[in-house]
Amino acid sequence: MKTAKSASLRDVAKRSKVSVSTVSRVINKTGNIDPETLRRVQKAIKALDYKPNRVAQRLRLPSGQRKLIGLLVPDIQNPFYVDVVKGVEALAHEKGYAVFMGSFGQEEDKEAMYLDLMLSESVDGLIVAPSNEKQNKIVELVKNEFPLVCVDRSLSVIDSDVVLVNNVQAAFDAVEHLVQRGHKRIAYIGGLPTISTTVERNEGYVRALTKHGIEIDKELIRFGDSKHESGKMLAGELLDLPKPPTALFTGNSLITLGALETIHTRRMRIPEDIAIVGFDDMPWSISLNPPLTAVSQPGYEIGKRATEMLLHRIVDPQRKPVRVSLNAELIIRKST
Amino acid sequence: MKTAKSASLRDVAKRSKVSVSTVSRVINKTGNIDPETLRRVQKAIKALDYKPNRVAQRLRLPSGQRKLIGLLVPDIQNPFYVDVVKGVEALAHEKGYAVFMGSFGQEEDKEAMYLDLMLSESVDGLIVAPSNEKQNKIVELVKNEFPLVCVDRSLSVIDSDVVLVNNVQAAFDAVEHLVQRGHKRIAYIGGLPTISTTVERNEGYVRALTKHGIEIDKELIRFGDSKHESGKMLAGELLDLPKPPTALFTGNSLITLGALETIHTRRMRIPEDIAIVGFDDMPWSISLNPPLTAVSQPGYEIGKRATEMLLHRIVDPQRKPVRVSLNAELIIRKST
DNA sequence: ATGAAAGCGCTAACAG
DNA sequence: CTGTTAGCGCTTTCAT
Repeated sequence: MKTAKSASLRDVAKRSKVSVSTVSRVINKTGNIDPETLRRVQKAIKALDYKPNRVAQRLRLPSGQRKLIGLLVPDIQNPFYVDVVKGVEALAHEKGYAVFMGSFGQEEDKEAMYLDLMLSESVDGLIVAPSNEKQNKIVELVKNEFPLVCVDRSLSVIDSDVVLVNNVQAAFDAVEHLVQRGHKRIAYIGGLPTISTTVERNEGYVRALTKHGIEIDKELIRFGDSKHESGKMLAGELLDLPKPPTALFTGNSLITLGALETIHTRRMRIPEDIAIVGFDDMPWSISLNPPLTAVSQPGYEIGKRATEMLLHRIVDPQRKPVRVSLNAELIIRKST
Repeated sequence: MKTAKSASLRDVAKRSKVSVSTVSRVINKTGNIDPETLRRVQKAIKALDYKPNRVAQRLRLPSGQRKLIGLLVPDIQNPFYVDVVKGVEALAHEKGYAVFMGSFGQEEDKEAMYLDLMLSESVDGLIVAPSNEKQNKIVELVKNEFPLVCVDRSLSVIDSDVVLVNNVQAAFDAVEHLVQRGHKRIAYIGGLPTISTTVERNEGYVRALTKHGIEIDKELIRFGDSKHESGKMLAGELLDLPKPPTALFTGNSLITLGALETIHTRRMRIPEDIAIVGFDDMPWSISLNPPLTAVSQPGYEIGKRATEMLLHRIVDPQRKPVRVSLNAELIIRKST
């Protein structure tokens, strides 16, 4: 049995003795059709198991009606982003959109590559967590009124739709909680310093310390690349300091895990020897040793809201940019 | 500034005063072109920032040359599959293929929906972790010699390319390790009973107990839906038994996490009160309370091999099906 | 209510 | 070495 090509509009038309336009009309429920014709066509569609070819459809349709959106996330390894992805897919599918996803692993060229790929796939719009202000492509797109909404991170050089979390406040809460536990030497392990979230969380960290009259020690602020390895390494550096910190504030869940790994390797006790509060709560936070105090972000909700906004913008590309800020919440467990 | 449509072949042709075919030739490096013409065309391409439209390309090109593959995984929430995804993407991109991914969350209709979507997107081939033998679509595809390789799970009704792990042996090792630690009442919490991995791991469990003369107690074997919630619930049921197990063998990382959650909620000690070994090792296994003994699967490698096989099959759709079995390894830590 | 035909952007004969 | 043209499968005027 050879690979049978799937039926086309023409096949259906032929079989039901009508023109392709008529078949197209019944598929898309556009225009009136004679009940008898309708029946015949539907029968043929069923008989041939006809499915519209989305590639041809997309080539023909104007932008905004192609029912495809692109989703670009920094790292699918990071569970926060998989929550976002799930939120996006949920709403997109509900509205009849397919989602083309790409994960660029914080690499700029891969991000650019995916951007080109999706544009070249004629998506109706894009949801992106931009890695870098230098990523001019994204800025260019929003300048040109291409439907695009940012998630998790915002653009600084231009206004765009964006949905994110109150990072400064959440970081502030986390760090203040640490000082209330009596800590004075608190370290911050951030992700890539070019990313807005890294900066904002740093800001919250600084404000909390400042409010409580604790001097900022630059030694205690470290940036990496938002991944497991860098969390592991940076935690090691910090712990090796002549005057090591007594508490850690980690910038995302991968970093937290890395830090935890070095802490456990050194057989230090949490929170007696070193306390830790992480950004991003995870399904396994509660099963960690000890259960982790963490900032919980509503990833799924973020994905849904972003999709909602994107669909609005696709309909009306000129509307004023909207900024949505959701709340992140500190969940206190046993690691502090 | 209005959304400028991106340049087409014709635009480039016009600007460089040649025909579209010539431009196409320089893009695809097919056929000879005069050096002078070449220069002009390349200049125009750069000037217009021309990027081929993949949609049009795909519509035109025959199957097997469209440089797009589909990837269908059960649950992107499960880190094992994100490793697989990364493996697939790595090799695919290296070979110039784009990947269209879908996660169907173990729901059959969503799986079918994605399958249709990808076919309708004219992919050159498919990598799938089939959820269900009843999923006739997949069987039909391989019957029709559509390039398709299974990962993680295999089809029983028909031979196909597949790359998976020696589940029976790995489960056997895990359970035998438990009996060597002195356990007699060992429970197995599996995922969806329709999935081949669930069955095979069950098989390994039974063999290990049998070898050591331990009677199989049906009470101690439970199936769920492969997700966090069901692991949590099933562990609870098991622990509520009049004669509860002293050790748990959990079928995937989500189930493990769920089980861990109920164990911790009940303030039981691991491994004193209850031992646990999980299928799938995770980045955070080492940071759990206590560090988890687990079976480690080479997800990334699985993804790479699957892609490799798919590309072969795309070239030669009739070649004999290949079955690759990789090794999973038991990593002994402190939870047993 | 239906059909004929143009065209989305591209590739590959075919002809020169 | 280069141009002309057909056609991938579909939607949408424009006729009728």
